[in-house]
Amino acid sequence: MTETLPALSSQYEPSATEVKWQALWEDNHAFQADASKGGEPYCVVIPPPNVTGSLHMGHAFESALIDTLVRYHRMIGRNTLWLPGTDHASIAVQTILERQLKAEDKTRNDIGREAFLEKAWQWKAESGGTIVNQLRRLGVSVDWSRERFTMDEGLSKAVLEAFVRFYEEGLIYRGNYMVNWCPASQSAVSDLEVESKEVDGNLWHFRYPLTDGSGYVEVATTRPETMLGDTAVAVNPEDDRYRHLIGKTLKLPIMEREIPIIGDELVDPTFGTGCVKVTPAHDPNDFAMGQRHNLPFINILNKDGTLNENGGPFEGLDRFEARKEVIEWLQTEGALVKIEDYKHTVPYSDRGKVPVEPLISTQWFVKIEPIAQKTLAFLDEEQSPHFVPERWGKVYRDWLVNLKDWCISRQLWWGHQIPAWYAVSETEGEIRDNTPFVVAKSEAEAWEKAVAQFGDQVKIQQDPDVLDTWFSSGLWPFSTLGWPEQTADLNFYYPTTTLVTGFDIIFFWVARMALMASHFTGQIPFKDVYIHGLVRDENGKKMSKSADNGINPLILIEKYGTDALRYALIREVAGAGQDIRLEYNRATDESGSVEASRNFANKLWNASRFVMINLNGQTPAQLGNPNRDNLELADRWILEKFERLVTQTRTSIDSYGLGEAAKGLYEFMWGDFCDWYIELVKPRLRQDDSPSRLAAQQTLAYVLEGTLKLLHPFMPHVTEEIWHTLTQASADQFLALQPYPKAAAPVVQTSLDNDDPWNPAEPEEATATASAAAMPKTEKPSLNVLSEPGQLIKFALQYKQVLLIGLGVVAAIIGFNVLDGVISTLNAVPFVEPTLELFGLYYLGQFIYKNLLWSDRRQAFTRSLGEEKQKILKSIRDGANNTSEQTAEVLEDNTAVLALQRLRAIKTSDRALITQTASAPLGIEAQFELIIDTIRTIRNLRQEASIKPGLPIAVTLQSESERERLALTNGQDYIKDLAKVAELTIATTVIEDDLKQTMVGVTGTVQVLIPLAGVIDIDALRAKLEKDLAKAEKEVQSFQGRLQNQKFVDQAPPEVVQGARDTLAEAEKQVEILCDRLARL
RNA sequence: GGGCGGUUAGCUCAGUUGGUAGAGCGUCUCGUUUACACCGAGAAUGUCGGGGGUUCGAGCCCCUCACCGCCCACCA
Repeated sequence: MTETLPALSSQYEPSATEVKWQALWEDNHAFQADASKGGEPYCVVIPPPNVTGSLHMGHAFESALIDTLVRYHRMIGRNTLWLPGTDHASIAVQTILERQLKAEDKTRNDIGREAFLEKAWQWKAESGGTIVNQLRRLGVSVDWSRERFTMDEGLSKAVLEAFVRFYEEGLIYRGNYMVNWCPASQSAVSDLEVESKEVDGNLWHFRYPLTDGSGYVEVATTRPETMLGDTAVAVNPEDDRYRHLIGKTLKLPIMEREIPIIGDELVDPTFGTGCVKVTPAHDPNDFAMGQRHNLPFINILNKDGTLNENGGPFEGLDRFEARKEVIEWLQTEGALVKIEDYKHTVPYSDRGKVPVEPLISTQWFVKIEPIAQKTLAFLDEEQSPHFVPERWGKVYRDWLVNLKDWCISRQLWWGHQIPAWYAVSETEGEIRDNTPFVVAKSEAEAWEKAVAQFGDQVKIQQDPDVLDTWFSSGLWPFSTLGWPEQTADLNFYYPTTTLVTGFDIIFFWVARMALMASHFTGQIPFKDVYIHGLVRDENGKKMSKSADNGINPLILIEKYGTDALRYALIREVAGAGQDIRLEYNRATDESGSVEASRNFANKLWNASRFVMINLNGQTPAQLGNPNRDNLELADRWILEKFERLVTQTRTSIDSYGLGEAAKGLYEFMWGDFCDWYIELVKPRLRQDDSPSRLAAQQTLAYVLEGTLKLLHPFMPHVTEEIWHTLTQASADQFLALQPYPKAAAPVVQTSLDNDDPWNPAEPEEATATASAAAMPKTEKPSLNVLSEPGQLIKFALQYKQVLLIGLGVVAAIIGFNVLDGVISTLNAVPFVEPTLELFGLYYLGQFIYKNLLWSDRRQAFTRSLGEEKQKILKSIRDGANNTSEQTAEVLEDNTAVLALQRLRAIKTSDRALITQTASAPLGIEAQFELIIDTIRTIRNLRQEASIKPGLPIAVTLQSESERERLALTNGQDYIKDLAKVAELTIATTVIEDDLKQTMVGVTGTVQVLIPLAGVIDIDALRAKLEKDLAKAEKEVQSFQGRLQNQKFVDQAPPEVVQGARDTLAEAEKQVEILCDRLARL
């Protein structure tokens, strides 16, 4: 190992490293899934990007989220498949190709369908790889062997199957209805592909004369040109102003057509004039009215948005030109009454970016209602799918409830051609609205069907239209796995586990997949749907092509590395579903947040270099797990922290808290591991071979490797690179395939297998009889405590308390004949919580809480317990020195007594009881916190006093609390090392000759004193002390106020009250110290 | 017109079942200690959008108002 180190530069260079691992993963088929291996499946299908697309920040964000989830689940042992692919994006591709043709002054009709499609496929072959290769650059752990395209053979087969089955079940029909017509792409579009935009328009008021010459009716419209197609005027039948006119007729200006006045509820008498012109062929409302009243439907538009022969004098004009002309005409005729400014919404085509025209045409539709019923049933009865965040479930539901039939035909060529063949020979060789047709999976099959119906002279022609792209996308989760065949993949990986996507396509895609799948597979195709937010630009704006405010992920990848970009994006995610904002400077292409993540990757890199330099060329495996016997306080601390980190990380990811998990890892790596542990361990690493050095090496190696694993799903490349160097793994082994750390795993190599006192993650089981026998175990974590004789005595006392209490328990138990319940109960009780010294009482509380709280034995038991308590307290007092007297007082005083008197409170009070018991040593983390705070206080004081950072000084730490002194003693080497202290004194009280020559600070109830050689700045010191004092006093005030409130003491949970007491005591102590100091200045 | 999200330190945002307000970036002061200057040490910074209410206690729960943003909707 050492020999490989010179190769490790002091700065991590992402570009080469990332590409290297991407290639190695792919070449070694590291992410190839295999259904036959069994296990618990974890499957995600990629939301297929458009083949036309190129990578944008949304892809980067989404892929980062998915890849993190996927890598995590792979590492925790699930049989994982992430299936990649692309979508044929019918309109987008068609638009691109038609633009190309236009450049050559051609239309698609000029070259014909076949040539057009040939061009399309060629284009796909040339450009379709762009997005896919850019996804590779993100390091996505997809199974490339299963890559799919919505128009490839298998998926096209699925589309045929789905269409034919729908049709045969009566769920697809062809009909003449009003659809949204996009004049730009000259195709129908679905409701979803229409977005309404608010525009400043006008409301034109016209007068239509009554045929009988008795007057006029005034109507208002935002679209004057449609009047050419008017076939009625409607009024509300309840409207007294116009009721009498119903049944009369009007003469439509320009067209000179006679049209009726009808009565319809839909008309709002309060709006406009209360009279509505009705254009059944060009407005959805009017369409409905037209049907209700049997009005003629006059279509005035051609497919390109110009007026047809029904436009009278305006035939051939564009719809907007015609509008002007109509207005002018009416004005000249005197029919125009007024023009109002009017803000209203206009439907725009999503793709074509032009206003859509409601138009009647013959299209294919999916009958949604019966399918939606099934999908809704899954949601309502099985809560499937489960949305994260849950609020999207409601959005999804509302949409399903209000669905209208889905227009699936598009007048385009690129896509799945509709598998319907018309018997054109029946209608003079043309496809007309009434031409009979057959639906089949192939032309041959269609031919057979047609012949059966129309004889062998029949001529058939396939419907020229293609299907909405979302029809095939809707089949994606199962068509990609082999459906309609019952393949091994489909059987094993379906339904998929999680779908990760943006809220903007819940309707387009998520809901349609759910509809299709509930119909065809009888299941919802994914268990969870994780809806992420948008990546917004540096100003919080939505990134869009039109605003040209996109941030190119590839630029940031180039600059900072993929891992950095991914980490930056994920770290920003709070909870789930919230939009994130990406810092970005367009002038320099720099991003603060990505830079911060790059720095983190570099920090990880350098920490790893440091560790590797100090391992004597050994791998973690060669060093072995940390040997508990030789662990020092710092080792135990970092191992304890690491264990907690493992649990935290797993818990967070399991609940989709990726941002939280990423932040936790960042804090641990940078804060705990680098800033503290590595610094603390440096002196030990400089020693010659020693158990202490080995323990440090083992701990470093163990924690580093573990952290690399934890981080891998978030930063796959840099962790893979470091891991290989660290473990000397061969090139065909991957961190990506290593097991994820588990909190419960025995991490320490030890001769005493059963007790890892510093490992809090594993509660041990014990029997009733073991309860007393377990006692000596608690000595383990306290061994260092026992090094002082005074401590030994205290320990013996504690032992006595525990024993007595334990006996009390047993007596009570036997006395009340509940022994039968005991053994099983105690089995479930964790026995080795290392910080528990008074665990006799603790388990008594637990026992009562768990078993007697609701039973009728309780009252009698309580009574007896009260007696026992008195005995115990007495015996403690009898055998006590000062300290345990204090203990007894404390017990008597509040919590313990409360606990015993009020059964309900017992469980929550036990922690308070423990903190209150001054003789109990602090747990490892508490000790460490005190040490860290003390170091910080010394550093602060040094800076305040302008002591040169490198200058060794003398420091006295004073505390009246024995356990604090103990912790400080345990950490004295650390304090000396990290605060540059040459002489450290830990004392109960201080005698000072010259107090004016001393810098003073307080942390907890520890007083930190630095005697100075020269004269110190009294004013500066006074200012500092006063500031500290003010803070402490404010705290005292706040907590005193709280504790004086009887209701707080009575009603707040005991642990909260106790916490307040502890804080108050500490703050009071601080005030005392600080006042004393100030008085002496 | 319905529905949803947001409003916390100069900026970007956390804040777990109500229990003494946090992080990163930026700012200021120190620092070439042999992993890292893409670094280390220290410091400063908040009427938690306004107003009510519930509670011993509210950034968190309820009501209300304001502003920002999104989604849905057939008022011509």
